[in-house]
Amino acid sequence: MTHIKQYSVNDLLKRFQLNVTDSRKKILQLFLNQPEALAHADIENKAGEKIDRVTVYRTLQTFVDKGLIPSIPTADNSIRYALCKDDCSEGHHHDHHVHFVCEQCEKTACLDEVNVPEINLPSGFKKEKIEVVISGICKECS
Amino acid sequence: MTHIKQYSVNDLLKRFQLNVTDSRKKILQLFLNQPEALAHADIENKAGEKIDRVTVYRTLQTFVDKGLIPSIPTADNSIRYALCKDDCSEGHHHDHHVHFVCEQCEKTACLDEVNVPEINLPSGFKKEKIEVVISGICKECS
DNA sequence: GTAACTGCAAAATATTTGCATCCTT
DNA sequence: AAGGATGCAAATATTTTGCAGTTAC
Repeated sequence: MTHIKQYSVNDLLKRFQLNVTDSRKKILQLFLNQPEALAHADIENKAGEKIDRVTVYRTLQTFVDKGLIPSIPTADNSIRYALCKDDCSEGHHHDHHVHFVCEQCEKTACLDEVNVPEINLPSGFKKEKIEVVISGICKECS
Repeated sequence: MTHIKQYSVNDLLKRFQLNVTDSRKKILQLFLNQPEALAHADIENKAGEKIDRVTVYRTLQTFVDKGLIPSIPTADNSIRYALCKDDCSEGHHHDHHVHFVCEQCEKTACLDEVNVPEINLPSGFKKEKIEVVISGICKECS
């Protein structure tokens, strides 16, 4: 299993068939630096010099489309994004992810080390992707 | 296990300590009629005579706060709401729900009959609630 | 050089708030 | 009667779109 952080920002972008641009490098770097998931607003602010709001929207959309980062569903409307640690660059993410949302510090983390057990669906349903969102108290807050 | 649909709209509202009002009855009735989850816009339209947008926001918020309906996380920003079939009126929902989003018809259903297997978190994490969202093709579309 | 990406302005949507009025208990 | 709920108007916030200028390959 290859760890995604061993790649440079440039490599990663190329691997995902994206042109290498300043905004993309800055935004991707943010994800590499941060263990927790980022919401749109976080990205706009934290990225050193401010990146245009519209560019952030478009960049995130592109990243998600190309499979570089998954978007994490949350029950409270705020979409978050986070790199998962495993290398999924061959075009296929795992078909499931476990994310943890801390109710105290509000941080979201991708728990790559946790396995999602098999879930049996009623007949007729065909599953493609499983997202698991666990909320509770994280390691730092407990 | 008590099935939620055996209750009348009025009973349900009372059980959840909510005043019985027209808007609430109409909106709750929608959920009782529909197996699939509803997004905000659905509710505004489908409710017979249109309900004021603001009232819909406030009513949904109230329902979620009181535990009458859970909100379903989705990766694509659109929050959805759906009654789950089991009676959770004693103030405690199950700590997990399985929802299924069909990639074809876009409908979301709550799969009460599916069990979420135990998931072991790394030490230090304390779990409160598990949401599982499975996407794929539903029974009707396959 | 060409196609793709950015940034600004503006449009379109979505959500929240204040407040006067009406309804439930 | 009193507190809660509604509906309208308006304030905010969020997301999308168009387009001209710039950049990556």
